[in-house]
Amino acid sequence: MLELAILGLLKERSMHGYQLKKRVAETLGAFWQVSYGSLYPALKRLQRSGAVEMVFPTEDVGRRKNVYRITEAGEALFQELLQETGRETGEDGKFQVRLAFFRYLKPETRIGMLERRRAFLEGRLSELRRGFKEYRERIDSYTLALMRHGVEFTEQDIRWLDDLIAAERRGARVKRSPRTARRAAAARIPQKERA
Amino acid sequence: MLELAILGLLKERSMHGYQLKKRVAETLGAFWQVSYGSLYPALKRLQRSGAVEMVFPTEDVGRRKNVYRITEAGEALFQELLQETGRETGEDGKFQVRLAFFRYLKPETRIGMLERRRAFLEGRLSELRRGFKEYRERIDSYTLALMRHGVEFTEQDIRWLDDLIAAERRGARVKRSPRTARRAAAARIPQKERA
DNA sequence: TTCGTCATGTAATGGGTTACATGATTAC
DNA sequence: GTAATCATGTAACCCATTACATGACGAA
Repeated sequence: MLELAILGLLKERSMHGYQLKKRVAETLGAFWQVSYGSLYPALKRLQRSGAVEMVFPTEDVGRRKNVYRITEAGEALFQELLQETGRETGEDGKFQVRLAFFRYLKPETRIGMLERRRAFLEGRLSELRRGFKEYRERIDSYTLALMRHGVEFTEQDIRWLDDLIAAERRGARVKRSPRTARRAAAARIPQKERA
Repeated sequence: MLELAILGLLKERSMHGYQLKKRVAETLGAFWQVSYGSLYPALKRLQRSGAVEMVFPTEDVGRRKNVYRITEAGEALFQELLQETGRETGEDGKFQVRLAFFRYLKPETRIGMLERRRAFLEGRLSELRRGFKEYRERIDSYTLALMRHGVEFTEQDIRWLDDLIAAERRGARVKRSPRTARRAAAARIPQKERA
């Protein structure tokens, strides 16, 4: 996961560890975080295995910055990791990291992953709704608020996936404003089927 | 975390491992999951340390079910764990688990935790927004969709917290329908301050 | 000069997950 | 009788986090 993310980001442009962490926080931050304690060792590991290499600081002397660049071996490893772990539909965070590299996958693979994720969330949602019905009367207000929040979160997540799936089928890219997308999704899904 | 959750749930009523996992999935499922591989060992650990004890199956013979009950020592441990880890405002999942046991905390502690969580999310949000501005033009549509989703998720989370905080201040409990609450929150918060 | 951020790193520590294995019970 | 769900457990494995330590640079 970590290695996949590192390679994917370095594919975009060469960076040093600190920048990688920042980049992750600013884009994936809501779903996934890296700590230096795992980032730097991972970078060294990848370097030893030849997947990345250091760019020697020609300019920018004085300040010690280890800029890494992905190698050809790294590109290969990236593709491998991206494919291999493709069944991780559950586990929030992992899915989203993978999604950040969707453009490197074939359209069919993309749709498949999106749909498996959707099915997973749908399953979770019905579980949560079942729980809601079952405990509604018996449970304290905090847990109740939590359950409600969980249901809404999951619903939002599913709507978002629906948009991505729709865009993918159209062959287009998601360009609409979030507000429009929300309305479209609300109109589209029947919601409330399955027990 | 795991032990806190186990003790808190057993405080409510005695259960066996399987039921505990189910209960977690049906209430906290959107934020946290337990696996048997950690649950059962934890249960044994707690039993050995005297925090829980087995209720011998008087009825229900034949089928092997290990029903656990919290002990007095367990109650003490629960309180300790609940207090101790109170600074975990970040780390999604942990906060929500803790929230499920809010009724066992003093109102001031509750508000404090809610507000620290809010501040944390606000920080994350501004980081995400900064990222959005910075990468908007340069980044692929999937990552962009992800970033947008992350922002919306976080905003929703903050609105939810605002409701909880408001209810807490009122001394009342959150009883409104989610839809009403959403409207109320939207009207209340200025949103969009801080860079 | 001092504070905040940039920047790297390590060691101890502490979880957790996956896969496997087993068997009873219930519903069809 | 057979498939699904209930129910418990272990071992191997694979991560990650926290805390600590260091130091340069830029702005006030």
